[in-house]
Amino acid sequence: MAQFQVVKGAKDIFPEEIVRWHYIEGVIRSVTALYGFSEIRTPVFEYTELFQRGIGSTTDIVGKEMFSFLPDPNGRSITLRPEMTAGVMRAFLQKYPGGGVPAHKLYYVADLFRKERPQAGRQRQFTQFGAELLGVSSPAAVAEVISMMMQVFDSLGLQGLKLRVNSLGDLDDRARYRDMLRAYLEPFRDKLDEPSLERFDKNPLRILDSKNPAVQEIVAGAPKLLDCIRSEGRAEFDRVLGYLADRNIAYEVDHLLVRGLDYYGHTAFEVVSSELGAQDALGGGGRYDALSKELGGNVEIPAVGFAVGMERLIIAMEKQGLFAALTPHGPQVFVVLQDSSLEDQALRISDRLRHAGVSVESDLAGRSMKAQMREANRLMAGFALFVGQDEVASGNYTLRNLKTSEQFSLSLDAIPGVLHESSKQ
RNA sequence: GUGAUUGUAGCUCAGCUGGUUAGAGCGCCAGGUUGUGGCCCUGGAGGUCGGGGGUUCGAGUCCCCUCAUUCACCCCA
Repeated sequence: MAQFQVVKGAKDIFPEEIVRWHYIEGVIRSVTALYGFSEIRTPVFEYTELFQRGIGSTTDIVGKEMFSFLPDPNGRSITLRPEMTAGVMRAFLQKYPGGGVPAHKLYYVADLFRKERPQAGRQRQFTQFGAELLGVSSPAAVAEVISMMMQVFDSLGLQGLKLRVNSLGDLDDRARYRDMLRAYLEPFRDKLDEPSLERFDKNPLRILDSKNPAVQEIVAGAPKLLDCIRSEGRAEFDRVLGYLADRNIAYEVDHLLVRGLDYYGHTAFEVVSSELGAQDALGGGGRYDALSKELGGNVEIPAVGFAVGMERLIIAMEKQGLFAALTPHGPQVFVVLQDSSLEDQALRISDRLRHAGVSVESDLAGRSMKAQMREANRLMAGFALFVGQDEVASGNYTLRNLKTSEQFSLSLDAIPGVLHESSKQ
């Protein structure tokens, strides 16, 4: 047992797995480019107040899940970012105090930190891919953002995802609905569970997405949030749905969908996968027009965005066998030494081949030829190049194709050409 | 924060109601082939049985504590 192990809720990613990340990130880069989104990177920490103001101090994230610390005794508290949206908005407002041009399209792949108990699909350090469209939040903009997210899933080959959408209306709509919901739930008070009762006073909307079957039954008959939304909000939501239908994006309106972060308003959405276990949300997002003012901006910057959990994406893809094609490939050539006295010769040859663009590996542990061949095989090298007394003396080296077991005797200069030919087949 | 679960070799795990030197498969190393891999055969290295305490003539096995893991709740990606 090792003395040290990774910090609880964190994870090491070794080369076998990193190829998956590279693959997914590649798809993300190409799809976001199709929609005109560019990458943004912001610091991993921000002043704590940014999240308190942005996400909302009553949310669980801010209330009990932040990694906060004082960089120096009299300094301001700093927090490892638990989400990206507040930081992106802060960066934007800092660079464009006047709001900039109407549509800024930004995406990110970033590490986030939340002090929760780890479980399947949940870590304390995790990664989200997300996008923020700043300056416009029209129905077309909302549809565009959802569309981009779905295209990423589609390009990765994911099947069976469910897109759920709902409208949270504006602040007035929600206030009116809150009263209605309380009035409806009042008679059921004695049947609600502990957490629901707590939410009854603090944030009754959250009772809607309870996992407790007993609560779900009660909630099923509750008035619908959508019915409380006044005509403009309703029309806007209908236009979003119209755009989605137009683009053949399957969705279902989920009246119980309420997002956990304070800054969301109007359209909110979520994508779930049945491959994920209890934590089944692959991604989610919505409109957050109110955030810019909340953070002290001079002007309101309408905005829409989403975030997708990369680790959850990988779990879902793994379950669907979508990484099968990602076979690692070994070096083109593995240099095999007859004995260690030829080491400097071998190094010279490796160097020459590498400068000719050939990937080369060799045994660095001074082992037997048999062990070297096994190593070449394990690494899945294409060829073995034998370096022995005869080769060094004659200048002609034995090159063995490890797939076909054919061997040739070649001069060093001829080798890159032969490898180039064989890689074309 | 709450509940449950698991913790034996590098990895995956076995170890019956407590009983002598703790096992298997895979992996690793070496040899069979003193210039040649993948298959096969032979041998070898490698374990404070998570840690501490207790019960017992005797504990991997029972009890307590502790640490870690995993899953679920809460909440979220």
